[in-house]
Amino acid sequence: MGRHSCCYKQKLRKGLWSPEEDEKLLNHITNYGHGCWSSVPKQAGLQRCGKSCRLRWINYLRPDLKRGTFSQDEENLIIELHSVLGNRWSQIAAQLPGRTDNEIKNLWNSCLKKKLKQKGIDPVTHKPLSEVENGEEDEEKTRNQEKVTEISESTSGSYEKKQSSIVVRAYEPEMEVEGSCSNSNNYMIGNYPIQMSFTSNDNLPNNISNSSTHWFNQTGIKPFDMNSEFTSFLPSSFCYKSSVLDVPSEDVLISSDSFGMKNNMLSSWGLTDCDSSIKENQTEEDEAKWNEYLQNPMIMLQNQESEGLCNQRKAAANLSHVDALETILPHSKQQESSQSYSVAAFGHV
DNA sequence: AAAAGACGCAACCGCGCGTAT
DNA sequence: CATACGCGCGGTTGCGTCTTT
Repeated sequence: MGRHSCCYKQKLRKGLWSPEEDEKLLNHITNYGHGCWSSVPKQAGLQRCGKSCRLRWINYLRPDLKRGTFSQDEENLIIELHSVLGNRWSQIAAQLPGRTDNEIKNLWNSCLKKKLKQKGIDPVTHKPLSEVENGEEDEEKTRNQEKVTEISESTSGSYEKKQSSIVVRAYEPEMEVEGSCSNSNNYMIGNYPIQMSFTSNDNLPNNISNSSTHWFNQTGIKPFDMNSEFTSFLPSSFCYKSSVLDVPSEDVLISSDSFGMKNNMLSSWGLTDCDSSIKENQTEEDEAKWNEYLQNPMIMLQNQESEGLCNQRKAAANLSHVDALETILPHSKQQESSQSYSVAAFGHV
């Protein structure tokens, strides 16, 4: 269509923002809100294009921005989310309150990529570099990237290509669910697949699908210690794909302590048939790490939620897994969106 | 101390999508 | 239905600062 850039329309300032410009923009948005961005510069008395104003506000002037260096927890979360979402910086930023997509993108390109490479992890595939260093490297990266896209956008929890299989058992006070869990792609952290499709052998009640995708990781136990021996991992978090819930992800990322899952089904995914030593080798240190992780403010999104929704969640937290999901589902049904979303829940055995 | 290179960050650019006309 | 426009996103660039030689 050949649309011309807004900056070409007239002679507009470009480059770094002066303190005076910042003040004008801040005052204007504080008093009147931004409304239509294209009209902001005129109303605020700025020789800038609306796009430039928007960017300045989002990345620098917004009052809720967190300043300063990223914490280790934040870096770990970014790596984890990148392994699932790829370069979807805005989606990653949505899980890190006070951080912008630009900031995260810069951190990734300038710092995290290198750190992963130093640990022998390919920053694109999140697999050990040794596995990617062959003639099919590029092809494999493309394949994996496509697969992530497919998984992120799919509305189904089952996938054709299954690499390996283990049995996963979930417990809940009134219910025991057992089924098979298959690695549905090539993504691994350490020696463990982080994305798996789960098929239950049992009939699950109501709206809960027998087949869904769960994204496991080892954050709760070993926060991305790529070089560590794989001895004490338990699947500590997962995402229900849209076959279970259709809710915007930013709405439903719930930490286990706010959701009250410690002793119910969501928190009780355990491995059988995979490596029984995993459970045995879990240490007090792991427990401490887990508790530390629960304190991670990055996943405590309830502070940003509306009071009503927050209370709804808190009410759900007192229910069992199934009841809690049912409590949230009516809310999700209100979201008339064709997109699929995922809900993350963090639990621990 | 000066020059060169590396690094980090802010901002720009182009594109795609959704919506209004 | 086609077109124009605004917005948001991801990739890229440019510049100031820091580190190394």
